[in-house]
Amino acid sequence: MNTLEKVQKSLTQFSKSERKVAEVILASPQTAIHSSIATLAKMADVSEPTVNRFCRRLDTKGFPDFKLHLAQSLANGTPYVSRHVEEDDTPESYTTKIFESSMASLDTARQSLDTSAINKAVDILTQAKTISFFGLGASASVAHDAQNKFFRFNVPVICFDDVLMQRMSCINCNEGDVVVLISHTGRTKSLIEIARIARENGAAVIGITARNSPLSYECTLPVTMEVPEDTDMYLPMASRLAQLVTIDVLATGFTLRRGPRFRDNLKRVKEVLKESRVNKDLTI
Amino acid sequence: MNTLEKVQKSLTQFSKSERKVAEVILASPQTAIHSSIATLAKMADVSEPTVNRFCRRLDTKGFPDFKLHLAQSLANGTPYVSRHVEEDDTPESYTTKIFESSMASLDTARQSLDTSAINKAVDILTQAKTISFFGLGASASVAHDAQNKFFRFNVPVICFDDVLMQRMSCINCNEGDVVVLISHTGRTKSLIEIARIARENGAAVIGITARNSPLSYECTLPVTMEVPEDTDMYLPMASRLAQLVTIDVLATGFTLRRGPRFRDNLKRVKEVLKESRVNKDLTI
DNA sequence: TAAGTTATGATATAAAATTACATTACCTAC
DNA sequence: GTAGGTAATGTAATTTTATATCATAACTTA
Repeated sequence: MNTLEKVQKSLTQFSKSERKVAEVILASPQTAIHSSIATLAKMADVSEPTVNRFCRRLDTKGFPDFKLHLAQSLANGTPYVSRHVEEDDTPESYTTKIFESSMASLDTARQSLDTSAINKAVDILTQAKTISFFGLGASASVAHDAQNKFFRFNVPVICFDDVLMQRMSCINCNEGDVVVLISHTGRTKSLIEIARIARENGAAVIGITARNSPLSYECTLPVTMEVPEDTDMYLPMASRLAQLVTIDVLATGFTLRRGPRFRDNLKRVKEVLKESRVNKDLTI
Repeated sequence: MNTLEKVQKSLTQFSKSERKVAEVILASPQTAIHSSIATLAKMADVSEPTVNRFCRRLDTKGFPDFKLHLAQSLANGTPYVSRHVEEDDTPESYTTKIFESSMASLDTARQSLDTSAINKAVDILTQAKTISFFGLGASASVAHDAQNKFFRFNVPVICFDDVLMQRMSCINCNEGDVVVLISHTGRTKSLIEIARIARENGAAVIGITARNSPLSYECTLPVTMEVPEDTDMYLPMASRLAQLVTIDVLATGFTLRRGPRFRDNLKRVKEVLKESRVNKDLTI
């Protein structure tokens, strides 16, 4: 846990003087990390050893070590003590909280992502005759995004967000086709069925989903990750971000595998898109 | 800039002994932040004042201050010196780089986001008779995602990724309708036109786009942000993440404005979705 | 190679943090 | 209500750490 959150959370467990220290730190953490123990002690109106004891109570080796930990928890901008959106949050605060929790989720996702699976997935994708991206609900947008990316690679790409179209497409799969299934839970019935159908027809099935989920067992290659649940608002938020970045990683792996000449091609695609834009100098 | 990157980048500008210090730090930054100046000097086989001079050369006040900065740059996990994907990156390294640069972009985006615009946008959205989300290319997926979210709010939502359908929809706009246009560059001709059409028909037009872009000038309310260019791979990556999180923020603001009873409703929507899933206990 | 410049290190000093111990405040049992 | 104990806090001494000063060494350039 974030050190600043820890200070906040332990507030009740501190002694009177230690609480004074905690309050001074919470009031202005940025000042705290740039102060000496003497300065901080004076600010909290306690003695220096008290500050030191306070630091040790938070499982640090001493004051300098505590400052280091605190500095790290402040690294990503505003020090919101909690990232959970509350009823009375201001626009300012819920905006920050959502951005911060999104970043934190990406960090968690990355740590749980198995890069050897990524590598294998890139292998499979580079050899694909066609690539299909299927997802439902929030994951449908992710599939849509993947289509947009891989389409630029000049590979035949399929993307449906309709259950029946997905199924029909999988029934017509052949050896050499690759199906990428996207599902946060890995429990969506129709996707699990589709995975089996595609596999039975000789297609390689990559699943961007949860570890040990039913879907992951039905895939040729599960690319699994752990993403904190989106509990706050009952809306899928963090999960699809992690999926999108995973798509980015696969796309990047793909282009790296294809070499530099291939990337010039991508550059050209981007150049062409510019024609649909108004000129930079033109302000309408 | 990240302090560790700075150390790497300044490597050529250091003197011989200072470079020794830099190398020791780059080799194991985690060790560095937990060492005293004496330990580090010994590791680099230089004198203590040299280490101190090294720190000052990097615009810090001294060794402790330098450690603080370094600690912050290590806060988010793996200390990749550069976040730019290179030809010979391993899957491990490009995965980390992409995740890290995604997180960094979100941070930049948040800092440039004007929360008062967010608040006004929420105002407008809560009063909308219908909400339309339009984007093209990569932004189409974002619009798609927004549709998925706002649909759960039981508000009439429209989403098209077809230029003509978008245009027709805007021609039929009325007072009380809200059109949300999503474009990273804010220079996509057809969206700029649509903005004007919708506005002329009395709709409120919210633009999730770049500050001072042609599109931003055509909107009733521009919600602008600054996102680092996606230069590495010629693929849109960071931009759409920032857009998605902005949608999350708007959706959250929306639900907060509607109060707690409304959120119970969202919970019910989520419950119903569970029926399309296989049971948790079932392992297929 | 001599003069000047810059880089580096040894030593001294100052600052900071920690330890050990003393004192105070607080609680409980009688 | 007070004696005895315990936990909290502070004072002062000690140790550790960082910085400033100055001397020396290495390197440049004429």
